[in-house]
Amino acid sequence: MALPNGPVATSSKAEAVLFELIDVYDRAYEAAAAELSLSSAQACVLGRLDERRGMGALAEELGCDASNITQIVARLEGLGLVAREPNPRDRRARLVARTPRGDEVNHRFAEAFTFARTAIGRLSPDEQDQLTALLRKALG
Amino acid sequence: MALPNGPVATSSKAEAVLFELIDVYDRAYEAAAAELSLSSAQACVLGRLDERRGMGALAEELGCDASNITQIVARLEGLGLVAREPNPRDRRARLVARTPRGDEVNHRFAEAFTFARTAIGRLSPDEQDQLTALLRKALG
DNA sequence: AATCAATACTTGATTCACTCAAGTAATGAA
DNA sequence: TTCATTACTTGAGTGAATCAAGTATTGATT
Repeated sequence: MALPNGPVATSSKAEAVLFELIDVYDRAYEAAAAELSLSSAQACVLGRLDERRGMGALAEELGCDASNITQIVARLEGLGLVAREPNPRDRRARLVARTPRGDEVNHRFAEAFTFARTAIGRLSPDEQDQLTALLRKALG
Repeated sequence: MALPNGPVATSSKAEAVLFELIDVYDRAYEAAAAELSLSSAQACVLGRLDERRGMGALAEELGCDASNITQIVARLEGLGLVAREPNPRDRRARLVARTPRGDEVNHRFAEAFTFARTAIGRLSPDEQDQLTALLRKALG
């Protein structure tokens, strides 16, 4: 489990609750991944392959070095969850796609990671809209 | 930068905004730590030493193995930010405390990590209360 | 057509976080 | 006095992440 990101001195109740939410969310994500013997990073990459795409696109979206993606994808490939195919349009590039097993594992991960769904589900539709509006405003 | 924890398929707007918030929060935390040449884990441990305490207490609070804390504290000690003192009441145990430099770095970290403060600050006091109530309800 | 910088990705080296198993030393209860 | 427990450290191993350097291909320029 990664250590929580915070709290520094929380200066308001809202900040403290926000931190708690994030901590619980992050831990739930990691735990769901661990149920499937995946790391958070692996679950993250697997979840972004609904469509086949290049390594570079993944690195850019995830804001990390390309070599990091190379590594993570290599492990997922070793697990039989993704496949790297040559890109017919550009022989430098490779397209990554989930295998059928990868689809299944990804699906099971989505089922195992219930936290966000459950948390949101505790709110009425009206409350969900309020929360969405507040968070959007907070995000600026 | 750690890869983001999500989104799987986001099944509602609220879930998507929540994920975005968490992603931005986590990245801001890591970036603030990086400004001070700290890792997230180091900033986290440093931030939990407002009072001197034992290694075991830290490990329990942070939900990780004691040996993980040993390592992180050793690095912080190497940086001169914390000190390990013998516990006069129990010679097996050691008490960890921030040094004056550690206090200063921790203070600067709290200043550098503006995200949560800023985000909450975009809301009126009433809205902050609403958000707190909604998040508490969502947390169950 | 030939050249060459830019692009897409990989490889290798290094650091750190994290976990588990095993070890040491001190404590406290029988 | 014995011995399990506690508190922490050490060592080994994995994975994430970054950086620097390398390869192959592409595409623009001459």
